[in-house]
Amino acid sequence: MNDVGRAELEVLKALWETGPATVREVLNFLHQRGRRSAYTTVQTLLTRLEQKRYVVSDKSDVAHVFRTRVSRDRVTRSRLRTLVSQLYDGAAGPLVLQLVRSESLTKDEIAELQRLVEGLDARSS
Amino acid sequence: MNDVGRAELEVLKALWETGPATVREVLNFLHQRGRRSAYTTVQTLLTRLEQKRYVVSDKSDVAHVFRTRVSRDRVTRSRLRTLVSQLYDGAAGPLVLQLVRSESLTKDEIAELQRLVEGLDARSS
DNA sequence: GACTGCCTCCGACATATGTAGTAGACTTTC
DNA sequence: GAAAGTCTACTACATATGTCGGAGGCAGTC
Repeated sequence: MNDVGRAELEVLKALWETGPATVREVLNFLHQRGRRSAYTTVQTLLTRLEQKRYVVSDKSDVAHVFRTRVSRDRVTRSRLRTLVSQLYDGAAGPLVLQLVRSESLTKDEIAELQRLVEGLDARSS
Repeated sequence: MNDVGRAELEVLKALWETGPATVREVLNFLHQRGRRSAYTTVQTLLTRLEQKRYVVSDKSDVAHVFRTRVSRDRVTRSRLRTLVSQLYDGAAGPLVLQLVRSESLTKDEIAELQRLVEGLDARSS
């Protein structure tokens, strides 16, 4: 799915990074990141994410504890796929090439990329 | 900017592929692609894209002719950058790696990628 | 036991986006 | 020259998303 807005994504990221957390904890986390949302805004965002089933909450305590139901990787993959299909009609190749061309990668990433590319070569057809 | 919605992007893509076109022409193009929008919907979309300065129109003829003001590459880059910053806090590396891992590339793309990667290696530091 | 603080639940409102209908002007065609 | 077709302009409306405020409940604190 791709129905996660910018603000919602921020909240999701907070949960990925902090692990299960209450509204207040997410709020504090976001504040540290420079995001000045109101308490109830974060609450709403978490609620909506729960409706969309990206998050579940444990309501046994007074302050509900939220945690993600989807991995960062999964969401990333999904978003990427959307981007790829929107802009390149599903062909990932051009996107990869453009990324490699225009973005600066670290030494390690380049090394990793080379390993991957070699592997690809072997099994390509 | 990233304020181009899905439907708007479709229209923009149509313009990229057909070159300057009227509302009707874009509509026909989209119909061929299987998109069943109404005439006025496409019109609205084009108007909004013009307001957002992604498109300009030549109004000398009765049927205005629209053309893009931004290249596909530029928009792609911008969207990618947004994705990268949203999901990876600006680091493109992980994204590239994930893409290469999870998407299937064609032989040509792999070859191209290898060339690129070798080039990167040379100038990396 | 009234005050304060924290929490959830609801409701609300603005903007963005997708989608389309209607009115009115102009053109082409019998 | 009336009918039919084509265009733009304007308006409208639903849904999604970002952002909050207020009400009401419960728990410490003087």
